[in-house]
Amino acid sequence: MSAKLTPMIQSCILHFGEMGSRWGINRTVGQMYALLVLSKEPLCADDMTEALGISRSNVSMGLKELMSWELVRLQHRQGERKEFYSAPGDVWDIAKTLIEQRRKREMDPTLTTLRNLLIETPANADEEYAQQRMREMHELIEMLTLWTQEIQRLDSAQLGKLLKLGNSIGKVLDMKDRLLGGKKDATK
Amino acid sequence: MSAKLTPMIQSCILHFGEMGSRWGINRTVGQMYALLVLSKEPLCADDMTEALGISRSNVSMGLKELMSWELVRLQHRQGERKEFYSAPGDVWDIAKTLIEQRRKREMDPTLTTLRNLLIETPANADEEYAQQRMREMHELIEMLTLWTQEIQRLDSAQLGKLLKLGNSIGKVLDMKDRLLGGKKDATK
DNA sequence: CTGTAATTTCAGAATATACTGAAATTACAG
DNA sequence: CTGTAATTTCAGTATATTCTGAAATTACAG
Repeated sequence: MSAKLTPMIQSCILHFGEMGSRWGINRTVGQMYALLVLSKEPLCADDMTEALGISRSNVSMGLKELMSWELVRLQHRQGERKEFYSAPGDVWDIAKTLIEQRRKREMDPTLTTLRNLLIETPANADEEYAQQRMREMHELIEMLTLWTQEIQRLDSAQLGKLLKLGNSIGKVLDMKDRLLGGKKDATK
Repeated sequence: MSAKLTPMIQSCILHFGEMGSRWGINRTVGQMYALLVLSKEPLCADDMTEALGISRSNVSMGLKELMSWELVRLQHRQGERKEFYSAPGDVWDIAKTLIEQRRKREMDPTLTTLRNLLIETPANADEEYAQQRMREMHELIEMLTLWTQEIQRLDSAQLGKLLKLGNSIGKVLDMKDRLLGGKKDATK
């Protein structure tokens, strides 16, 4: 990593590089994204090459990756071929995109796999037990999927509200019981 | 992968192996965990060696990893040195553990890093802007942290209820506004 | 204690992933 | 169109991760 970046910004970029590599995303791509998020102005590939001290072709591949995650926006300037990239201005939007993409890449395929295995007839007691566990996993993942889809519908103000509600989940459940309970839950 | 496993169970194990490798966890460890979850009876290391067709030492390292995630329970049998491992019987417990561990490994260090960078005095306009983005990230991650901590307090029945609430987040927010709103939100 | 059946460790090999420079391709200003 | 400034691709290399077998260690039944 060379040029221009101040120690503060460097530290942040390095940290997100490390974190990135704990997700599917690799270190360099993590760094690239941190760089974009922290930059007020859109950057071109050469800017990133210089700031991170990596090869131009590596930047190109990284950008491709980020584009496939829909995490960056591509911009052009009047009368220039060069492409400039930027991250969404709102961190909530970024979070929403991450949630959505991870759902697509991790949950959807898993749901499909589980569903396919669950329609088979168990051949023995082991398979019967295994299917039971798979059913539970399927149920759980399906509910998480539902949540993530609902979240996509919220704008960042609402998302903020929802998250702030977090420190009182108990209260939310109480509310639900008071308001909606006694209808479907009358069974219990 | 050799012996005993039926095609159905194998498929599931292979799938979670692939998924595992998209998380921090590697393919083999993912397979090991799927195997444990799908097995009614606790398994010993040799069972896993045979079922997955990997070396004994690899199993040993994988188990160490799973132990560090607190995802497996260790059991002994009367008068036997051999150790047997099993996964929690409730998928919600597994999910809770995963959430908790990922918080510790990803969110906590990030919060620390961000906090340290935020107490510095910005040296120029770029740093000022960067700090603003860091502040937003910090706020978001802190709220997520709060949620994950609340979730730890719920038992699986409550967790199920909460998740089922997911398909009506809008309603939850409305409720909140009706019941609690007008106090702090009177500002708006 | 002792012997042994188990687990763990670890150096080196195998594999997978990430990175580079050079060549190919593309986009567009003129 | 054409020339060129840009991006992309890709084969080869570098790096990092995972896996193995052999040796060291550990736990405990007897």
